[in-house]
Amino acid sequence: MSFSTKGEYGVRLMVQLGRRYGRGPSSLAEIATDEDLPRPYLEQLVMSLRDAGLVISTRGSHGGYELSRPPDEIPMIAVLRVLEGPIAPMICATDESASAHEPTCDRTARCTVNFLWIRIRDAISTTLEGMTLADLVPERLAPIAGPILVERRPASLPDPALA
Amino acid sequence: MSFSTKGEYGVRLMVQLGRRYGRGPSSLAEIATDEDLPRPYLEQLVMSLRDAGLVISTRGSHGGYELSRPPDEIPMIAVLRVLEGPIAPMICATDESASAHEPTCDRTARCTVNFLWIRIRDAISTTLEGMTLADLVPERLAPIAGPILVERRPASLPDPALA
DNA sequence: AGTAATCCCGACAGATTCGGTCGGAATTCG
DNA sequence: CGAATTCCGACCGAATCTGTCGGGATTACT
Repeated sequence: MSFSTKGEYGVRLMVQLGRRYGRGPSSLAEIATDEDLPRPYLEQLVMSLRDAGLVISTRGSHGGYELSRPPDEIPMIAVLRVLEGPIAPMICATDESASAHEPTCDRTARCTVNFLWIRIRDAISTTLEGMTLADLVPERLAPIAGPILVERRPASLPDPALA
Repeated sequence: MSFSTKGEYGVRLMVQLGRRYGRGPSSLAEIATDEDLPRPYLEQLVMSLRDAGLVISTRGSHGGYELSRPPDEIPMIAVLRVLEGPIAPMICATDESASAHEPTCDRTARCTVNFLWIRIRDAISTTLEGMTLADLVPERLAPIAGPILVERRPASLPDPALA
């Protein structure tokens, strides 16, 4: 049971964009360097994030990517659904609209087994729904201009002084 | 994010063994037929379950497999750990003793990202720790001999009358 | 003893996904 | 125009998934 590096890299990408939020578009090359990740691979990931409306792209020179809205309005479940597909520990327990997949469940013991996957799915979904990108962005880089953003540490995040 | 069919098939296998608990060893062929799964593939899975001490094998004619202890003493987290490996949504967030893998976490934003995977891992672990195989065995087949086992429906399981 | 049933076990293999790479076209800024 | 950057499709090696195959070892029954 594990997520792929798509999820890992994609989340790290989003965190970087979160730190840069309010500073206009950032180039992929910049982020790839900061996170030490292969830029061509990030391209694939960021394009799906763009298609999902989580980031906005600006083409041409001085272009790049930026969050489509503030980090605290981006639930992590949305990010991971884009990167990893629907939260579905098993086909018969997807969390997206394609619930019409039920005809596959005609096994004898399937109904109760299904119950297990649904429990797991709900546990993950609930956890993810309670987190936003802001929970993962520890230090916001100062914006170029504009009001100073108050560093609001969510109650769900442990005190950084302990780390 | 998904489990493989190893987990699916293995759990179904365990459920079948749960239904047959108290009736001596059951052959894999029998279970493969009941669940309509490829027997040679089940062999692989059941052997790891045996190595983990969850099932006991009896060789020779009239041999087969049976649970090593009652279904309600088999936590589902143990089953899935055997079948799918440690509950680790990401390398840096495993739930097993190999926590010495931390040196890989030296990235800038990694610490906070790690927090996400740990949250997910804990959500899954907690859910799985609260379930035993008995929660997935709806109808216990009557044992050949011995006292009648009371059908104890755990509070966590929804009323079957609703299904 | 012989035979049938069954587990045991290792090797193989096709399909799919993972984790990228490469090259170039399109767009925009200076 | 030229440099920076996104956009996009094609390709690719390696690993994993999902099995299959063949035979050996062990036991029960007759």
